Amino acid sequence: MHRLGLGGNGWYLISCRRSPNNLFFSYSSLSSRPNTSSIASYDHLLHSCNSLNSLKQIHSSLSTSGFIKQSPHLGAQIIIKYSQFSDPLSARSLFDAIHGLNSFLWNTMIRAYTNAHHSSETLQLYALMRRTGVGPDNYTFPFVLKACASRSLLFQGKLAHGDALRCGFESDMFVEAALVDMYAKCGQTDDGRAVFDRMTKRDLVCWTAMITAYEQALRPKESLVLFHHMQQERLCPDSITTVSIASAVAQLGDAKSARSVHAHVLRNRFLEDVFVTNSLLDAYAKCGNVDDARLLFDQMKERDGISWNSMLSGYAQNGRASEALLLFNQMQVYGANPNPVTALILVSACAYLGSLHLGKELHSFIINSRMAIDTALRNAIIDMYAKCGDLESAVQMFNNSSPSERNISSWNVMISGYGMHGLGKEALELLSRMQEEGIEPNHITFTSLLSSCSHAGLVDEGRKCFSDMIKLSVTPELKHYACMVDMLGRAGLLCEAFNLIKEMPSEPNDGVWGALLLACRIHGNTELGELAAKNLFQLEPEHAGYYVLMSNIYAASSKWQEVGKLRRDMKSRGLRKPAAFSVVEFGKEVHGFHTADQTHRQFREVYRKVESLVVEIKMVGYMPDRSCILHDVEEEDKEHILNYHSEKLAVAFGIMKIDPGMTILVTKNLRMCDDCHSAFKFISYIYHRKIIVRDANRFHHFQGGSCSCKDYCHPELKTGKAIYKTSIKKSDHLGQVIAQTYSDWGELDKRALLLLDIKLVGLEESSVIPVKALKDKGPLSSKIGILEQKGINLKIYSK
DNA sequence: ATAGGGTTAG
Repeated sequence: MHRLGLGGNGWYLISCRRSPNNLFFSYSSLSSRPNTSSIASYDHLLHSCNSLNSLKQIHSSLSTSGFIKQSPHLGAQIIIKYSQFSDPLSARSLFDAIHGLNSFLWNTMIRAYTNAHHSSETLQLYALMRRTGVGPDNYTFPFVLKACASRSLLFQGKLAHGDALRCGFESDMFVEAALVDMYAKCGQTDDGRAVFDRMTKRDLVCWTAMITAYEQALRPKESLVLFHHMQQERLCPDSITTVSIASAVAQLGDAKSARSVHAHVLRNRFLEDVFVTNSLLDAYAKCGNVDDARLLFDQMKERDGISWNSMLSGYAQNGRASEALLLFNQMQVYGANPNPVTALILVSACAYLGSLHLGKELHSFIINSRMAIDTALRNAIIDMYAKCGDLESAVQMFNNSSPSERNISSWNVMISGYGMHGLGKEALELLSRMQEEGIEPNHITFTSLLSSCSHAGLVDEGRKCFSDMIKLSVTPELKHYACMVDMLGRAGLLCEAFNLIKEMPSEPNDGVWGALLLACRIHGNTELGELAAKNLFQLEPEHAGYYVLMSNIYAASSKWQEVGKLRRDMKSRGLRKPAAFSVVEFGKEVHGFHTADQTHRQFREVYRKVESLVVEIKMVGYMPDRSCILHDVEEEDKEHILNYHSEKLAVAFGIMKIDPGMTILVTKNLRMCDDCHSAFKFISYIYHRKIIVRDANRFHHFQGGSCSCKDYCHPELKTGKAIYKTSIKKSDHLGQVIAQTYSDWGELDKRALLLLDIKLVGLEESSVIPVKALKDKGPLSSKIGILEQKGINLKIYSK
């Protein structure tokens, strides 16, 4: 019930809390002759006004009645109200109508702009205030400085600093605190510190501003030093200080500090403050202490979207992507709303897991829940598809986005997607396309491009890329050198790779030497390998992988003494080769296998399948490659060990279970071994299956007897020679000639396949004649035509 | 009558 009562020569209001319509009615009946008691009533009215609409009604009623001109006090109240409702425009129209502005009114209007994040208007009004000759006071500067801070307007901030000094506020604590924050937010942490050090009196806010400044400047140690210093001054950190210090601890990654912040939180009963618990949660997760993070998460009285996202990303960042996905299920049960950040975290987790099934499910979830897909999320989805082996979907999604929806990361993600699938040419094409769209490649673009060239064996293109990069004044970093060494090394240009290392402007790191060591392993260069290994053992003495690589090099040339020495070295350091592990997706199930794994439910069947597979592929020329076995054991035992490599078990399981026609997708934690690589080519050929293996380095698409990596990391000639030696009878003269022709043309892949085919088709010398015609240079397609006329099955070449 | 410090995501 709202009533307007009239009493004496003024009026008064009884209850005006709820209905704006009733209020409007009330104002229209106000007397047009203002006096003190009516002003008091307006005051009361304003105080209880709770919507922008009713405020506007009060405003218009006051304007028509001419109150405002006579009472700047009322005007200020309305400006403050507008400021609370984030409507500085209306505030300004009122402000302009007021005569006789005092500094209080100016401050109020400036505050309205600052609170609404209209920083340039704040500054314009401040300039106007100075021109008008009204002196800014100790309240003015904090507002102005805050506006500068929020937009990193250092120049304007410095001007205001000078004004504040001239006006004599050099030791006003509020002004100084605002200055500290302004300098910090403009990236001038040390200037902020200088102001902080000159202060004669500091309260909690000042300390917190400085602590936050260091944290935001990624200088967490200094944050912690100040935090302890502050406590010595007997100031007790409040929840805001605690949030900052927890973030600093998160950056530092020190679990002990995280626990002491936790203790502090418990002592001060901050557990109910969701800001505090969120940042503590994040700190635990960033310290690698996911389980403690989860304990805290479970104890939290209140959880918001950030809590869920922090916990999810905690799992994802600590390599526990599957737990992140589990928690996501719970999140939906709890009825918490996933936002685009949630989706981003989970999509990346799927990419990490390499689970196409889960990735696709998430993608449809995102679409079905009508979540806004911004550029960052779209990039993550593209990346997920590429990393889960579905490059087609990645490309489709990329091409379906408009230029305005793409940023530099979109291009980088797509380039590295092509690269990891061995499509170097396509990656290079994207470079030109992005430049046409006016996006300049950055250091990440070139890392992806160089690694694409490396995977695809595009040495000349890679060299050009490296020099283009310098021309575009992107400075080559260690990672770029590592890519170059990798590329040159894999191509067998070990000298050039080594020379590049010698020419490097800075000291080579483990990435660079590691690339060289790998190249030495591929090309069997013991000497250079030893040099690389020597450096690696110094740089990363605890990294088992380098010892393994070096012993592989020794083993390949039967230097068993050296192998033994390295293995003893590893043992004395307590290093173990990381256990190989491969997973294969079967419908909604994921099946994992270790080397010689006997824990899988159906391991006996899987073993039988592997054994029969090996027999079958041996018939068409597969030769077990024992060189990748470290141990100095009998050759037959080596072959036995080879058969139960984790990836072979996973593929065998896939062949057994997954419908023909479906791709078998295997993910392995380490690089796949040469022997498995060769075996899968044969398996893909005789079973007509597409097998994709994602290893620690890249994707291998096996189809029709060859691999998309073009055997770049697994020298093809080995396999080719093996087939040649074992499978070709003298009568297959034509086949040999064609094979030689392919060799001459540099089509080693096709040569190997042809040799395979000769065996399978049972080709006879008499069936073919135009041998010389074939050897003449000319388009390959016409040669294939000739063979096809002769009824020779060559469909695998004409894809 | 008015003021300064806060968490997640390559």
